Amino acid sequence: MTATVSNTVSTLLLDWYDAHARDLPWRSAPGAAAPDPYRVWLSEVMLQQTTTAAVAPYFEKFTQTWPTVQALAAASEEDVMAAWAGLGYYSRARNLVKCAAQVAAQGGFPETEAELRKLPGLGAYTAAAVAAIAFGQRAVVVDANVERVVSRLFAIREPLPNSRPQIREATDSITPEDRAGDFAQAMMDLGATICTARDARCLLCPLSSQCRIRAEGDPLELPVKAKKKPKPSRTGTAFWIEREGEVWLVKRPGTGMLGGMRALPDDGWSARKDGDGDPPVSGAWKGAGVVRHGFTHFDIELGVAVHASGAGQPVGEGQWWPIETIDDAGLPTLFAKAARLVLSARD
DNA sequence: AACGCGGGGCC
DNA sequence: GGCCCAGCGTT
Repeated sequence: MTATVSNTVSTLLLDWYDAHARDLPWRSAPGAAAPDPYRVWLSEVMLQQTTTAAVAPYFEKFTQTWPTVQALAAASEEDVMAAWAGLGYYSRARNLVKCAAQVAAQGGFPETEAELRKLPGLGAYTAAAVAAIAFGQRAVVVDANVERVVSRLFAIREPLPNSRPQIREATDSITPEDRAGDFAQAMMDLGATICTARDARCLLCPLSSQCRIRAEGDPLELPVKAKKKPKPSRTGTAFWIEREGEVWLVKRPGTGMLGGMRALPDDGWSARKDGDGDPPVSGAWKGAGVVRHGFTHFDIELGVAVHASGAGQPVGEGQWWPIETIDDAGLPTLFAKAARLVLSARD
């Protein structure tokens, strides 16, 4: 693509963005002063593989509770994990705490893409996005929206993920020196509202005159994606052990599935195997029902067993948690569903 | 390079 | 029920 056409693309897109930018909580107006790096970083981490609609209430809660990176750095990891509960991909929350500590110790965020890339939880995408959006640097920002828009704009027919180097090169060729942050956000807005996965509203698209796939064929054919493996289905059991208005909660190991999160004890199910059915304390158990839940790489049908008599002290680490405040325990969604099942049966 | 890792929204 | 989403870290 020639420099003239590249310039045309960025100009068309930025003009469109000035008129049609989405109003999102972590954004400043197009062309306005750069937003607070803390808010940019926090939002970008939350937005990793997560929709804007899901992020918005979490972003509000986090910025109200911890208005600065110093405040977040001073928080306990336990509180941050609980506040993150329900948003998913919990390694992000663990890295968020680590990153906040490093940044606070350094007196602020580094301003270059290369330095940002070294921080925990910042990969190629997030380092580029923060450099461009918060610090006005030219960086090549490629997320799933950009992959789709650029695949169509350049008619890249090679399937993802093999096409990534080509997509990156093409994105580089249209990224402007000035307003790279607005350009990146404009590409994402275009991908979210016009050039979407299920639709290509070309009549509304500012880039339609430059779009190769529109000239050559059907935009919805791109990007081609490699087919994914089938998901296994697992079964397991979670155990509701109650004593004097409190329920026994454990803390899951720091790495792996739902790492570091509070949870109900379970019978050892995982993506690799079903649970063995063995409860953590002896006694009479009564089935409360089943909850179904889909993870990224497997589905689970989780039976919920309730200890039918007054429980003794369960074996292992854990804590008694007041049932009245179970919503504050920070249970990930699977276990929140199990708790709701038990408690709803009492109404 | 491939895999593990959440959850909700949409059709 | 399948696909998708402002990806990263590990192996």
